[in-house]
Amino acid sequence: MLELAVLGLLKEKPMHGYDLRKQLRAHFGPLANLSFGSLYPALARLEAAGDVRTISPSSPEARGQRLLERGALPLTGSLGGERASLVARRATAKAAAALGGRGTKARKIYEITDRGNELFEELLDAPEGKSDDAGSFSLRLAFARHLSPQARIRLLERRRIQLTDRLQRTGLSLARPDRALDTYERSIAEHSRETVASDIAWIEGLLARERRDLDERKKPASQEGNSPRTAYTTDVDERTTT
Amino acid sequence: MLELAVLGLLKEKPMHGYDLRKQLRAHFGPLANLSFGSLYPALARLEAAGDVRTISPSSPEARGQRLLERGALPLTGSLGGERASLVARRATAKAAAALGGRGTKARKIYEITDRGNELFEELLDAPEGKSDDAGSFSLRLAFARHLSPQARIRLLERRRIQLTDRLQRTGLSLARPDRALDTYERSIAEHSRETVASDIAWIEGLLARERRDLDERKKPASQEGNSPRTAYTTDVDERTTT
DNA sequence: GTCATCATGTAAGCCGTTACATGATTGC
DNA sequence: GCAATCATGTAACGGCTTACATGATGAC
Repeated sequence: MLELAVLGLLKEKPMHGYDLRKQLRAHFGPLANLSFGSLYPALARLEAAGDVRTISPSSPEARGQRLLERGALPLTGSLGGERASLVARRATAKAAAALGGRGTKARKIYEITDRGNELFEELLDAPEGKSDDAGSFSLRLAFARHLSPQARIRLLERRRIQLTDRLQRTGLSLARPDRALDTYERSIAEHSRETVASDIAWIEGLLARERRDLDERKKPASQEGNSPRTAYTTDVDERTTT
Repeated sequence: MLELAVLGLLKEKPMHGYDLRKQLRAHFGPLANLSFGSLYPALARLEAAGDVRTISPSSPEARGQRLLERGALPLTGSLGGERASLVARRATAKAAAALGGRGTKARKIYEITDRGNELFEELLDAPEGKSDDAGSFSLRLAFARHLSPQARIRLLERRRIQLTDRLQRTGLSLARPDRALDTYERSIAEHSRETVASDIAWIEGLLARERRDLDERKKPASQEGNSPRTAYTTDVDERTTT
């Protein structure tokens, strides 16, 4: 789940750990309290696995600039990329601070690799794995634009079923409880039922919209055949900023 | 948190582990998926600490009956309670099944001790400890009848503050997001805001009722002075089964 | 006879937190 | 000069899950 979030954020733009965490706090409820002791090792793991790579600290625009390294120290020129960036990082702490931004201790900026992109899609579309987990769902939904319309519908449907089940169970324990509920327990059960009901309505709204969109896209441009094989890789471009 | 739930359930009536878990599944959302690998060690810990004790398998009514043991094997009579019950358990598997109930493998029925009751109240009234944790709150609220009215209000107030904070943060990230939200992210944020708002309304309703109750109890019978010292131990008897 | 359910436990491992260690930069 | 913030990491520990081991009982 952590890896999914990290990859998803790095997909948008390269970042360093500290920054990554701020984004996490801001947007992803479940991972809002994630600690560095968790994040940094995760980044290290992902890097070791080749899903992300560090890039030399440079201003976001001039990505390919080697000015820094060349100005700071004489490069042998034939160093492997990894070694070069390592050396560069050590040598560039101050330069980076002056150039890039705020106070820093040789910050490492991570970038997602092709391999990482594959892993991301794999993780994103994989079923949640039993536990009801609201966090895992809302994380996936937050990245839903990277899923094919079909996969999005699957995700929402799975969630709808989970919630429907829960609603039923909650209803049962309110209707004929195996032991009497006191005021507080009853209040919790009732409020929980309402919340779940509201969640279901929300999901159903999203589902309805997905299905409508799917229909609309079929009708106007039914050209180029219906190639259902490419489902996962579709670069969905509908950032419907309504 | 687990210990709190276990003690709270055992406060109502003695139970064995398997049963305990069923109750947990039925009533306590957060602990609904608790596994035995977690529950049994917890029971063992609580027993070792003297917060619960096992009682010999007997029908709920005849608590003190020693008939079983005496009939099954010749007791030395001077065995320590622990040893005796251990031996008894081993020897009584079948008898217990016949007597007590359903199929069983020497089940151990746990009972809360005085020490356990103290621990329970301590745990119940202790502040949640930073993390927003909805589970911890609703667990406490489920046992709210064991708290003094004042402690209940404190619990609800703490929660209200947490939620108000969260509502504000959610509102901010919707109003001026540090990066544009897509349809899905926005939908999540909006739904989350609504849910939190509804939670706050719920809590405020509960708070209002608590304060009304407190007032009403002051007026009619303002006798026996206002002894605020005994707050925690008050045996609240208002199982308002409205 | 074998499957589901009841019942208790242990061991390995995952995933995360807290606490600690380090160090640069900015602002007071 | 000192605190706050930025920035990265390690080590120890905690709690819970999974998987495994064991065994009785009732139903089909």
